[in-house]
Amino acid sequence: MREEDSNWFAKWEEELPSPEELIPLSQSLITPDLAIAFDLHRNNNSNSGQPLPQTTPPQPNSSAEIAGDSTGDEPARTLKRPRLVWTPQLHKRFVDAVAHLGIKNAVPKTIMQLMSVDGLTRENVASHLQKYRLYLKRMKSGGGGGGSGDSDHLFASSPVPPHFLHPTSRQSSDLFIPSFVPISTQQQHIAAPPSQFLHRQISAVNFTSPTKATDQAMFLARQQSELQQPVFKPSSLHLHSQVANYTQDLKSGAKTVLTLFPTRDD
DNA sequence: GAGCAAATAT
DNA sequence: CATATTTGCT
Repeated sequence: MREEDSNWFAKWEEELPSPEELIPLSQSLITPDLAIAFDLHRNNNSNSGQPLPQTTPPQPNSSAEIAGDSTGDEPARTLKRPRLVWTPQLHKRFVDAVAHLGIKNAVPKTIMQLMSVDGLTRENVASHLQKYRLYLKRMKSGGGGGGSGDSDHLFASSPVPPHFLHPTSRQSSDLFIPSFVPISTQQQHIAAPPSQFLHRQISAVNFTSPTKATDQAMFLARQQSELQQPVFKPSSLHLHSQVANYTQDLKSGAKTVLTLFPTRDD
């Protein structure tokens, strides 16, 4: 075992109570809210623009075992989820998670768990991770002067941790702190669905689950505090910021797009 | 389950 | 057309 390895692990141990406490926490894999939200949309449509306060439909059944069910066919799980839109914010969360874990543990499953974004599936992360790796590879080769320009808008929007490109130096267990974020690049409008007319936004996905003060909590806390960074925000900050926007395009029938990003109701 | 490349879908 | 998802394979 190399010294570096034991080093980062040692530091890691200090922050992390135990790996066993991290795993069970991941059970917060969506769906009930998602399914409900979707079902509501398809039948209900008349408003346009207003987020709609989603009168949380009372669950008929009390025992809703989302993750541990076996026989019952949970429609939510089988239902095709809308295409996930990787917003810069969401991507940043992804990058931070990868940076936090280190290349070693940066596998789809662990990344997904660390991100704690309800609605995010392992496939989502795996697919994105695949693309991200390709992006990193491209950067190493001909990033600066190469013919390849900034074709990867998404990836370029988020700063790349230094140790991603150099596995040689220390792999800090602690995440790099992107104190400054190029606002100019971040200002650009997110890849939002072109539906200008009929698109409803319902909040069905939220970030962290308030339970233990584990590494996840700490990690997430940092993520949230970063969001408060820009300038000053006189308004009270909402901890339970929800982050999913389901935009349904009625023009084409049932075209639903899921976009995850931190919402701030202002 | 993870990684990858290619096909497919939106 | 860009990008996310799915598929087949290792």
